[in-house]
Amino acid sequence: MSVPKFAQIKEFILENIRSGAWQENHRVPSENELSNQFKVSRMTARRALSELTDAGILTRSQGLGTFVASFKSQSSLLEIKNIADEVKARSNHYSCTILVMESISAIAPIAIALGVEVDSHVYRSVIVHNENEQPLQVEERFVNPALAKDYLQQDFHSLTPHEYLSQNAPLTEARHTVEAIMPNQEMCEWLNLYNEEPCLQVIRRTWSSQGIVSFARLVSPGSKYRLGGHLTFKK
Amino acid sequence: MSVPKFAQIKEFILENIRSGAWQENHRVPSENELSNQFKVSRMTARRALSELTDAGILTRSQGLGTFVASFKSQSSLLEIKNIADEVKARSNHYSCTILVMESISAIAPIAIALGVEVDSHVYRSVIVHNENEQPLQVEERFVNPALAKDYLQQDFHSLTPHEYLSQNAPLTEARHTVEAIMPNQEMCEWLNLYNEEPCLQVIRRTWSSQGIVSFARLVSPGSKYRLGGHLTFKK
DNA sequence: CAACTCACCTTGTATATACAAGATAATTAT
DNA sequence: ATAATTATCTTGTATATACAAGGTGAGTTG
Repeated sequence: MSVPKFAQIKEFILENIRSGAWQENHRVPSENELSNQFKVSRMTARRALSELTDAGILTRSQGLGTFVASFKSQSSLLEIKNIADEVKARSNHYSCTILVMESISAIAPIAIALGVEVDSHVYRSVIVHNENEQPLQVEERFVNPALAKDYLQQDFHSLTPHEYLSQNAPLTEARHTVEAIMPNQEMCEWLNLYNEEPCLQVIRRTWSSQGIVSFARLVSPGSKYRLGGHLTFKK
Repeated sequence: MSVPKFAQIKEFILENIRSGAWQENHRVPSENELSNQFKVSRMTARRALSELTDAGILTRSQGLGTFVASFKSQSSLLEIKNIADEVKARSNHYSCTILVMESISAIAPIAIALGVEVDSHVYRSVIVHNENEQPLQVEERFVNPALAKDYLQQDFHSLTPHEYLSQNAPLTEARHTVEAIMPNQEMCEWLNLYNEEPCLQVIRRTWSSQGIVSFARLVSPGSKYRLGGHLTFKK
């Protein structure tokens, strides 16, 4: 079978939405109507509707019917990719410089972000990620030592901290915020910025089932780095 | 039935992943094994595996089996929400000031971004979105007149441009980029910035089935606005 | 020994059937 | 006329069954 029946029905529905024939909240044919129309079983028609619902394109409610989802409910998304992969994808040379690997005493804001006691010791690393030997991003990371005992013994030239941590303590959740900031003196030196320029700062906290694993601050010059996103009606 | 069987099986699989018992690329039980283990039909076991696969948590391949997806393939996502909704969600007062509503002749970069001829006329609007009467974001938008003829006649106090456009020309695709920039003189005035400060700039292009609908530039002061994101292993 | 065939596992597609449960409209009883 | 019931539509869950098609390994054949 070249193209499965359930896929044909999905395409039929998507085409009606794309053409504008079925606007937001328009009622789409029921499972029974589709199964008669396309001469398939109800389960096959159901599969088409279910998959489009999972994709956020339709909404269903028991007893009422199936409807075209309102665009508002479709969130516009931005992806945060692994920086090493991103550089390599542009077929440029990736390298990194490890500036700091230490165990420090956690001041209040860091202790709170990591969910540990104030003044308990935590690991801290500062790494500069380079694209063709030019600094692209500074990664300052604080790590909960209870969940990654041998963090300071790692060689992060071969494996990024994020890769190491996600292998060690399976990730269950992550939160991000993105801001525009002005870098301080130290950050300017790390990034080789002679003239002050605005930077994009991503703060990322990651959880595993045992608690907060790490807290990272990723800073990139506004002129060299941007985040990209993409939203589409799935085909 | 309190909790459906397929959901119980999903939870069983997720729990094994969350606990770390099943690492990346670990092989999960086959449909037949699960159906024996849980005393359900193969179709029910299959549903659990299929839904987790659609969610990006598992990967399957015919003839081989089903495996825990590698974490790398799970993208970390940031949401861009409707600014009016966001302000109202903080239970603050939303208002907007319409600065410009005009028809202009498209210079090259704008014409290219909109996919129209250079020097053809396009619509332009500049709107300031306020939170409690303080400027929060400037929205400069260029609109393809072929796809939104009466754009200039709209009253954007009641309906945001984005809402109007997505009702008028059904949206099929959107692309974003996020950058950190330094605002120019004009932008500082619009945002009421006395001291220069870095700003977050989102560029958004939206498509409908008939072509590129609009091209928007959203600028917010770094001190007042940030983007938030959230990633989790779906329950 | 190498190459081929075949059995057996896996996932993928499709159907027919059954009953549960939510929503609505028509009917019936009060 | 209003309230309660019923019929009928919808989606949701679950099973048994059938065949297709991809991948692996064991055994057979040359």
